[in-house]
Amino acid sequence: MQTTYTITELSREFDVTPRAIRFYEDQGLLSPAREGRRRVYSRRDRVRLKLILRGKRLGFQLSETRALFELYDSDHGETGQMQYFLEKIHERRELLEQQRRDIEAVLGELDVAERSVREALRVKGLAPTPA
Amino acid sequence: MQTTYTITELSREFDVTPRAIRFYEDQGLLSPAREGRRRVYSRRDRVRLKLILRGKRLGFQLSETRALFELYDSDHGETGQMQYFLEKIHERRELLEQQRRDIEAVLGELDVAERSVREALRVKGLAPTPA
DNA sequence: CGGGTAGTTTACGTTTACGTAAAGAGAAAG
DNA sequence: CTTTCTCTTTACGTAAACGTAAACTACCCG
Repeated sequence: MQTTYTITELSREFDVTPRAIRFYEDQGLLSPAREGRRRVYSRRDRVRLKLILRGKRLGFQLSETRALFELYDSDHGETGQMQYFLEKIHERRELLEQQRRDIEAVLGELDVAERSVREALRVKGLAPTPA
Repeated sequence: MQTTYTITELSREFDVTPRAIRFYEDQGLLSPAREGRRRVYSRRDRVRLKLILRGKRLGFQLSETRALFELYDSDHGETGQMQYFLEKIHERRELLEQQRRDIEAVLGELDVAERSVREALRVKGLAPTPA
């Protein structure tokens, strides 16, 4: 199992530019080791990159993702920190559930639209219905 | 049932600034009627605004939402148009389903994180577990 | 008639998330 | 040694989605 990665390996695997990856580092989301000047990414870095990209797909700003990372890394012994973390989790959960409802709604509408278009095509006698 | 709306009514109902609503018009997403210089929004405009905002929550760019509107409005008799529409629907569906998977994953992780934090708090004897 | 309250246009400013170009370092290949 | 990659830093540029300020209009209130 591979244990370190170069920037181009990661950029190819996740289909992002090296520029983007360096930018995430600039913003404090990644902190790869160095071999001389070259960046060397660990498996932890790779996981983080995956999380960053998933966050992006869900509309998280980089600063939000960074904040979540910091919470994860922060002192888990501090009761105050944990309460704060629970609040953040709660907020995120509500946003995501709203988003899920939005998705269900749009998928439903796409169904309706698709059916109506297919019906229209069928009526035209072109009948490519089972596609 | 109300049949027309002012810009401030809509901005309050959907919690967006009038500036944003005018911007959507600039970008060709809304085309309210006018009474003199004043904008008068119909129920159709209101529905569109709702769709715009839902699109935003899902990470659609305004230009993408506009493109979908144009498809909806376009000549439904044109077979080519309909095929194109079906393709767009398919693309959108795949993106949305990816997004749904992302959401499920994050919600699952939030569950794990929340449980572990609650457990940590319980162990500390502070036991606010049933919150 | 002097204010408020909404609304309008015009235009420049701002943030986020990179793109892109320039210039150089280091290692391998011919 | 020169070429060729890959990677690096530095820095300016850019698109999207508004924010914000200025200056104006129109109407209602007392």
